[in-house]
Amino acid sequence: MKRVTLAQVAEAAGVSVMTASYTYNRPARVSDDARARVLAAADRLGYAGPDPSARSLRRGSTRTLGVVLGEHLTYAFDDPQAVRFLAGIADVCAGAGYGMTILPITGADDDVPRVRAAAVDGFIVWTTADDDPVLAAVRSTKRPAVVHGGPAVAGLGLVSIDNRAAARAIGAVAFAGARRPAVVSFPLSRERISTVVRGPDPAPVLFPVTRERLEGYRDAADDLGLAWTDVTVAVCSRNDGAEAARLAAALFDATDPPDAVAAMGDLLAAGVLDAARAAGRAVPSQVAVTGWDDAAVAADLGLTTVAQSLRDQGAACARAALGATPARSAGPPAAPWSIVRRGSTR
Amino acid sequence: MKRVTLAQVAEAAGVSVMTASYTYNRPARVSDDARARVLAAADRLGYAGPDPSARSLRRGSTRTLGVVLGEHLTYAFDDPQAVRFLAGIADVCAGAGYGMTILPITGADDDVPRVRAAAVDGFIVWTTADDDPVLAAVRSTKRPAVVHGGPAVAGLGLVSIDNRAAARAIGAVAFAGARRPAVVSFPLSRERISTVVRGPDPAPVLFPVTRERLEGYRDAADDLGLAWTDVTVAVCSRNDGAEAARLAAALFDATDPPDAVAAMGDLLAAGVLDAARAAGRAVPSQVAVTGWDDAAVAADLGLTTVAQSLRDQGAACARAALGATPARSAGPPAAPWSIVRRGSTR
DNA sequence: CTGTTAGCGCGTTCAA
DNA sequence: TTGAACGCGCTAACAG
Repeated sequence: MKRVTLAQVAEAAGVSVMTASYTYNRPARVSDDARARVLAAADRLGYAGPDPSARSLRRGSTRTLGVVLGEHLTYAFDDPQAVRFLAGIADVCAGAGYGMTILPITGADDDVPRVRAAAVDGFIVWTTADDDPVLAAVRSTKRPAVVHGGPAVAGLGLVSIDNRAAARAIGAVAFAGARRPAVVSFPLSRERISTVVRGPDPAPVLFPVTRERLEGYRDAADDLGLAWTDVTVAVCSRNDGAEAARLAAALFDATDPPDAVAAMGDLLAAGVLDAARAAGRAVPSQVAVTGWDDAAVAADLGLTTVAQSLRDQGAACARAALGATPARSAGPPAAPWSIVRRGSTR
Repeated sequence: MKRVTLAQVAEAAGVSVMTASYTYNRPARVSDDARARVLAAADRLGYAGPDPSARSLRRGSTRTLGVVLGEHLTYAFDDPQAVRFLAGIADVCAGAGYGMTILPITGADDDVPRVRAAAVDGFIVWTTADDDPVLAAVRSTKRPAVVHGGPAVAGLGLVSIDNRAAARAIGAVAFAGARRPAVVSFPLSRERISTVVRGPDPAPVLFPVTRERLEGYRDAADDLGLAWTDVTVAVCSRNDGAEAARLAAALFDATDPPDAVAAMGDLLAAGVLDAARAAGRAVPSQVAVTGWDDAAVAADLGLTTVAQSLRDQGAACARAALGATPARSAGPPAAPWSIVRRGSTR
C-alpha cells in the first residue's frame, strides 16, 4: 500500500486503464456499473485520485498560477493592499479551479532558479524595481505573465492605475492654497533609507510606482506654481504609520512647517494626522493631509485619498495570466481610480 | 520555437541528453566545456530550463507545500495572525527551496477535488471545523500534513498551543476579583451568528480552538468559584473590533454590566476597550479586559493578553510537513505561550 | 566525465 | 462505451 496507480485500480476493478481514467476525468463517458466498480476498487486500494504531476505533464498544464512577491514576505503580507490584491487573485483562481502558488523573493541567488522551476501556467508579479532580475526570469519562461503596478516589461502584461495622473490629481487637492507643501513617500531605493530631502529628481527612482507618484506630485506643484525644489519629501523605509508620524513630527517642528502633506499611503497619512494632532496643528485649516488607497482607516479618519481597488486589480491580473496569450493585446486599459474628498483637505 | 525540450538542446549542443540534464541539476558533474556548450545552445534555442511538471513526475516530488485556508480567503488574509502564520511558512519554504501553494476553500463542492488535485508534497491546514470534509481529503492523499490549531486528526500532525490551559490562565487574570465576568468569543458555529448567550456548553462547538478556549474560560470561572452559567458570552461573527465594540456596548448598557471581559482576540479586546471608554467605565478598576495573541495593538493599548508566535507556529508546521514522515512522531510538543500582564487588568 | 536504458503515471489517439 | 498503444519531458541507475 505504498503508491497506488491508476493501472492498479483498473486491474482491481477489472477494467482498462482508460475506463478508470475516464471515471475521474469524464465520469459521464463511463457506464454507471464500470464507474462504481472503479470507485470501489480505488477505495479498497486507498487510491486518492490521479497523480497531479503526471496529469500536469500529460496535459501540459498545471492549473496553477504563480504570484511573485518581492522582498520580505512579511512586508508584503503586512500591507493591507497587497493582501486585498492576493484575495482578488485567489477569487479568480478558485473560480477557475486553479491553485495559486506564492513565490517569495528573498533576495538570495536562488530566486531566479526558483521562479524558473515553479510549476505554474502563468505568473503575476507584484510591483518591483525596474532592474529586478526576476522579471527577466519570468519572461524567459514564455508563460503568460502580468506585472502589477510596474515596471512595464515588453512581453509581459501590465495592470496598474495611472499613478502619475492620480498623484497629480490628489496633489492638486492636497496642495491647493498651500505655500509649503510636503510629500511622504515610499522608499526611493532598495536600501529603504529613511530620510528627508527637498524636491528629489524622480528619474533615478527604481520603483516605478513611487517614481510615477513623485512625478505626479511634482506635476501638481507645477500646476499650482509651486517650486518642486522647495517641496519637502519625507521618505519612509516602510509603509508604516509610526515611522511616518516620527518624520512628520520633525517636519512640523521645523521653522517652516508644511501646510499640506500628500502621503503615498493611508497608513502613512494616518501617521501624519497623529503628528499634526500632537503638534497642535489643525486639519485641514493649518495643514491639509491626503492619503492613498482609500483603506478603511481613510474613512475612519476622514482622509481625502485616492481610491483604487487592489482586489479588482488582482482579479484582472489573474484573468490576464489565465488567458492563453500574453496580455499584451491592445495595450492593457489602465485600472480605474478616483479622488475621494473628505475633511482632511480644504 | 514553440516548445523546446532538453533533448533538442542536447542535440544542438552535440552532447547526450543526460549531459544536458546534469548541466542543470549537477553542474559540477559536467565539464566546463560541455556545460558552456549546453548553456549556449539553450540560450540560442530559448530553452528556459527543465519542465517543472516532468521533473516533478520523474523525481516524485513537487518541491511545493500546500496551505489550506478555510472559508473566505479575504477573512484569512484580513486576520493579522493568519498572515504572520503564512509568513512563517513562507520563510521555511523559501529556505528549503520550496514553493507554497495557497488552496482556498470556498465551501463549494469542488473544494475536495481541488485539494486532492493539488500538486504538493505536503499540506498545512489552517484551523477548521471538526467536520470539515477537507480534512479527510488531505488525509486520503497520504502525504505529510499538519493541522494548525485543530482539530486533531489521526494521521495528521498538529501544531497548536494548549488553548484550554492558556484560556484558563488568562481567565484567572481577567476574572480575578470579578463578580460578573464576561467573554467575547469567536463564532460558535459555521453560520457565524452574532449573539449574546449565558454560559454556553462548549461541547457542541465545532471549531476546536474556540471550544477549547471556552472550556478554559469556564475552568477559570470554576477555579474562582464563579458560576459559568452566569457568565455572559458575546459571540462575534468575525474577528472584528467594531462588532466587538457594538456587542460590548450592549453589555455595558445592561442592568448587570460585566466587571471583567476576556476576549479571544486582541482586536476584539480593543473593541471592548472602545466600548468601555464610551460607556465611561474605567479600565481596569471598573472593568478588566484581556485579549489574545499579543498583537501590536495589545502593546499599544496596554492590554493583558496571551502571547504566542503564529510565525513560529507557521514555521513549525512547514518543517513538519517537509519531513518525510507524517508528523505523528512522539506526539507534537505543544507550542509555547505566555501571559503578558499589562494595565488592562487588576 | 559522459552515455544508454528504462521508466515516472497519466491521457490523447485511434481502433473496436 | 471500452481498450491498446504510445509518449508527455525528464532523470535515477547503471554502465563505460
